[in-house]
Amino acid sequence: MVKVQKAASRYWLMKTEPHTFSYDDLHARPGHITPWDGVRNYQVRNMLRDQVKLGDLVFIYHSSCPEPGIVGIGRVVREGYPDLSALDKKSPYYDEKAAKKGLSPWICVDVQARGRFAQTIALKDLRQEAPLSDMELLRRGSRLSVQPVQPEAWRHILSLGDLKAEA
DNA sequence: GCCAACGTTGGC
DNA sequence: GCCAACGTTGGC
Repeated sequence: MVKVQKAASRYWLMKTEPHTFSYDDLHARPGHITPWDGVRNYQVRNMLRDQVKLGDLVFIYHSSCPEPGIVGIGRVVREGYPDLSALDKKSPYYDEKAAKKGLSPWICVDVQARGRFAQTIALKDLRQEAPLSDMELLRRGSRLSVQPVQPEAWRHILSLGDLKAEA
C-alpha cells in the first residue's frame, strides 16, 4: 500500500488597498468570496499557479492606507485559474499585450473571508516582534503582493490579535 | 545579454 | 509628496 501524504496547508499574506478593495468588501461578497485578480507580477503569478492550494489560509493585509497592517484571515477556496480581467478592456487590470494574444498569462485564486481581527495588527507593531524579524513583509523593499508566511510566524501573529470568526 | 531609463509599490 | 527598492522595457 502506497501512503499518499497530503501536503501541509500553507500560509500566505495577501495585500490589498482598502480604498480599492478592503477586507469588509470581501466579506460583503456573496459567500464572502472573491477572485483575487489583478496580480501582474511574474513571481507572484508563479506562486499563485504552483504553490497556493485549496484550503490554504491567508492573512489579508491593508496597504497604502493610514494604518497598514493585517486586518483579517481568508481561505483559498479555488486554486489557480486564468485571470480573465487581463482581457477585459473595461477592467482596471486590463493587459493590452495579453488581450492581443487573446490569452491571459495571469493567474488568480478565489479567497473567502474567514475572520476579522477586532483591531488591525499594525505593521509598526509587527516590526516590534522579534519572532517575526525574518518575515518577508518586514524586509526592506518588500513588494510582493502575495507572500508566504511561515507557520511559526502565522501562529505568533494570531496570538497578537483578537480574531472574530465570521464564515 | 547588458544596463540605463522608466514605472510601480508602498511606507513614511 | 518624497523616495528607496525593485521590476520591466528597450536600445545597443
